[in-house]
Amino acid sequence: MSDIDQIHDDIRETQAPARQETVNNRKAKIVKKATRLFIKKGYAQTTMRDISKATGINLGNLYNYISSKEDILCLSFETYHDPAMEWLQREGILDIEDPKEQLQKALHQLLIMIHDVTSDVLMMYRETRVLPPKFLKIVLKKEGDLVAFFEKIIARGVEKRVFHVRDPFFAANMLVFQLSLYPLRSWNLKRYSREEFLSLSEETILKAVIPDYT
Amino acid sequence: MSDIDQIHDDIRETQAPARQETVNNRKAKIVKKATRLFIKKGYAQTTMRDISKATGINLGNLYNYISSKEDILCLSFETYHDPAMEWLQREGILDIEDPKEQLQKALHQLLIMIHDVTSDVLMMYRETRVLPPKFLKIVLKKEGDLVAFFEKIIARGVEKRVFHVRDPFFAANMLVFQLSLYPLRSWNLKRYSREEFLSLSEETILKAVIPDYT
DNA sequence: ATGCTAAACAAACGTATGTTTTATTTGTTG
DNA sequence: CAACAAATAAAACATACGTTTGTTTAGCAT
Repeated sequence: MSDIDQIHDDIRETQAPARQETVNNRKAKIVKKATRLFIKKGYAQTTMRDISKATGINLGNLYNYISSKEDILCLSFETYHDPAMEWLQREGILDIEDPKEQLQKALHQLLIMIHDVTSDVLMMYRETRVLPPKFLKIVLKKEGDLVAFFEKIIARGVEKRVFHVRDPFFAANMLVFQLSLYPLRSWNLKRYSREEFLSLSEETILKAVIPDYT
Repeated sequence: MSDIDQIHDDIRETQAPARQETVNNRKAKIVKKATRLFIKKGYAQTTMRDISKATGINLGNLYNYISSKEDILCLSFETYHDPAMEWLQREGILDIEDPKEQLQKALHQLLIMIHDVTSDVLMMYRETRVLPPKFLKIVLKKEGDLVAFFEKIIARGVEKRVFHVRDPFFAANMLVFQLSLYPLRSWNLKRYSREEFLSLSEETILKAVIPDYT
C-alpha cells in the first residue's frame, strides 16, 4: 500500500467512522461469496466478473474493497485458519493433566470444526499454490504450529507411558493429516453420518497412539 | 476428432509407419514435460507457449500431437494411475494366504511407488478439479477400486481374527489416504529419509489395524 | 443549500491465452 | 529428380481476463 493510500485510509477512518462498518461488511461479503465460487469452480476459473455478479457489486467497485483477486484468496485463507488454534487455547487444552483426555478432547473438537468446513478445506488444499510466497509461508507456519501442538501433547503422553509411539513428531504429522480425511475424501465417505465418521476417525487415530485402546 | 483428421491419420499410418513411432514418442514427451510444468506452476498457470518452449516443439505444431491443453492433463493422469493396481495384480497379492503379510506387502510397495512420484501426486490432488467430468469419473472409479482392494484384504483379516477394526471400508479409506501423507505434507516431513519415512508409515498404519502390533 | 468526498458505475485498456491458419522446409517414395 | 505428404515456423485470430480510468451519484458536514 502506498503512502498516499495510507493517508486516504486514515482520512476515511477519522471522517466517516459510520461507514467503516459497512466497508468491512462489504469486504467480508466479497470474501465469503468469492470463497464459495473458488470452492465450486476453482480459483483460476473464477473471474472477477463472476465475483462481481455474485456479490452484486460493480466490477470496478470491487477494487474499492479489495486490492486484487489474489488478495481475496489470502483473506479467504485467513478466515479459516485461526479459529482452530484459538479454540484450543481458549478451552485450555494445554492445561489438561491426563494426556489421553487431552488428546481426545483436542482431536474431537478439531474433527468437528473441520467437518463443518469440508469444502473450504478442500479448496485450501487445492489453491495453496496460488498464494503469494510471503503469505504461503505464514500459512505453512500456522499449519506447522498445529503439528507442534499435537507433538507436545503426544510427547508428554509418551513420557508418562500413556501413549506409545516411536516418533511423536511423525505421529503428530499423521494425526493432523488425518484431520483432513473427510474434506479430501468426502466423495468416497458419503455413506457415513457425521457422528459415525467422527467416532470412527477418533477411534482409529487413538488406536495408533494408545496401546490397547478400545 | 473430425472425419478429415481421421483420414489424415489413416494416411499417416499406412504411408509412413516409421514415423508413427516418433509421433507417439513426441506425444509422450509432451505429456512428460507438461506434467513437470503443471507440477511446478500449476495447470492454469502453465501456458501452451510454456509447453512449446519446454518441449522444443512449435506452438502450432503441438496440436498435431495432442488435441487440447485439457487433453494433456488427462494423459498425465493416465500415466500415473494404472501402475499401482497393475503391480498388485502382477505380484499376486490377492493370492497371499496370511492377511498380515498380504497387507504389509501391498502397503509397502504402494508407499514406495507413491513416494517416488511425490510431486506428481500432489499435482493430481490439486488439478483433479480441472478434469472433464467424464474423465474425472474414471479417475475416482480407479481410486475407489484401490480402496475396495484394501477393504477386501482387511475384511478377510478381520474374519480370520488377525486384524481388528470396526469398519473395514472406513479403515481402507483411511489407509489409502495415508498413502498420500508424504506428497501432501512433504514440506513438513523433509527431515526423514525415505527409509525412515516408509518404516514409520508402515508401523503406524499397521498398528491401527493389527492389535498388539510391534 | 452548498461543497466535498467516498461509493458506484460503465467503458475501456492492455495483455495473455488457447487455438487455427498459412507459408515454407524437410524427407520419403516412385 | 519430381511429387507429395509431413513437419516446422511464424503469424494471426478471437476471446477472456485483471485492472484502471473518467465520470456520475449520493450522503454528510458546514
